[in-house]
Amino acid sequence: MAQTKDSPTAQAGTREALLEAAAEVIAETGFRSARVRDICERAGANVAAVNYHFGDKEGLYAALIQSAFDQIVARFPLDAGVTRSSTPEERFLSFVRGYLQRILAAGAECRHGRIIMREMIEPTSALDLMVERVVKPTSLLLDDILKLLLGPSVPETSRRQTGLSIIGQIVFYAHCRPVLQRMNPDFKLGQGDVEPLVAHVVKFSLGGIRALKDAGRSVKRKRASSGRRIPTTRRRI
Amino acid sequence: MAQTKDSPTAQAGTREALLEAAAEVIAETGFRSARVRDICERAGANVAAVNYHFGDKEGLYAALIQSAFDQIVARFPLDAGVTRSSTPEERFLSFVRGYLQRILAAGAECRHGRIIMREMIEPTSALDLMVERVVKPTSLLLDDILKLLLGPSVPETSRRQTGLSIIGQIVFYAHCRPVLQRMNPDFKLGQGDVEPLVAHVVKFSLGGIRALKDAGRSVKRKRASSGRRIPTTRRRI
DNA sequence: TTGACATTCAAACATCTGTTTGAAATAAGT
DNA sequence: ACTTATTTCAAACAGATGTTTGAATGTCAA
Repeated sequence: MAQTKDSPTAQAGTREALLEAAAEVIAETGFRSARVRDICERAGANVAAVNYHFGDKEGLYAALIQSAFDQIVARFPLDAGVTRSSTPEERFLSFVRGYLQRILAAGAECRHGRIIMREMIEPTSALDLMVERVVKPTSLLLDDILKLLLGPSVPETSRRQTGLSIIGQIVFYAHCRPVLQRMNPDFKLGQGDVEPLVAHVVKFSLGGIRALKDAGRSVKRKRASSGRRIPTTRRRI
Repeated sequence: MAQTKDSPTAQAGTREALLEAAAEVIAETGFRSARVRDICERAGANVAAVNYHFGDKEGLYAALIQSAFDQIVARFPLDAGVTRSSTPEERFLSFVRGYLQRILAAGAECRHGRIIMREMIEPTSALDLMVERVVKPTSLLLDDILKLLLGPSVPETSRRQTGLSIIGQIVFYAHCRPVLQRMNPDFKLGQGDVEPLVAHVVKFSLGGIRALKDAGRSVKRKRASSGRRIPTTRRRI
């Protein structure tokens, strides 16, 4: 090991400094657009450092994604405070809060969240790993909660669409942040501003869930209305 | 004018062929990653064609964005079939359908939709134009509809959040298409599969809207609850 | 036809960017 | 202290990519 000087982010070890710098740069501009020179400069390391420590740029990215998964899953659990006796509504609240925090948190975790978002939009080779480690567990957890909230009368197709509606509401704040801020400059999207959003998403979604539940329960005796009305969702996809 | 040969997409004129090819390539990979050589090759034109007709790569992109706005706004209106006597629910249905069609339509319009989505996620210099021409009008139209649906008792903040919840549900299908398809390969996301999604989004959202409306109406006599409870909504529906 | 203009083309150019290299510097083991 | 392995560094390399160039080709009007 070498390390007593203070070039690479004083004391941090250039490998870790590179990971940190890469997180910043890649979160800002995306993997393809990120320049290794920028990363190395921000890490206080030489241009060759990336290739020495990670083989190539992709190796650095893979290590970063790994670390991002671990950190974000540990830092913001989606079932914080949930116990065996928690109600479905409490579980749902915890889920929404955890997810929004993952996306809007400030600092390093925020960067990781943004990187994962970018991966969802513009997939690289790391997408499969991400789907397995993060997306699938999240999706299954939400589906379990929705099973409790919707009850057995709502068909699986509707339940899945409901899951997408909820995830969609949440990730929207991350995906469209640039547009949101341009439309509404005083709209806060920081870590401390999560709770009002949580409250809204939960309230709105529970309303939607109730609508589906009621529709599912009375699905047999429907079919009497006329004219151009809102089409409902029987039918599979 | 020159044009009798059949090199550039037979009969189309290389300028238009370039725009068309650029739409395809940029929709697939994004502006930065798109290669001029690929665009020209697909258009059956020479490498220098882009610089001759549009000055540079950015000029081509600007022209493309312009054309994308015009085409998409004309092709998929957000108030199709809406008349003066339409109910708020009918207006809302038309809005959701139009927006989902914009995003999921096949063919050229789909490409334009994807390009606009990319612009929202990774802004370039064209973002300001886009916000003015597309995002703001869309946002205002939805807000008008929500005013009717929510009524005066719901505060503006909640109404805006509701708008974001609805837009979020819709654009999610475009933003996360790669992940969705990996999670669920038999999940269709083509132009013909819009109607079930429309039905779900409308039903779910109307349920959420009703929850907010009821909560707003009884807001004065609330304030009696205790502890950490779900901000639930005083059901009805 | 002829001349003026517009368009296309192959080739070269300039820059950016990931990567390699070989030497120098630093740490660790004996 | 000597040797060995690890790490850093400046410089160069190699490939990709947007752009330019100057000649060639085509088009249209007089």
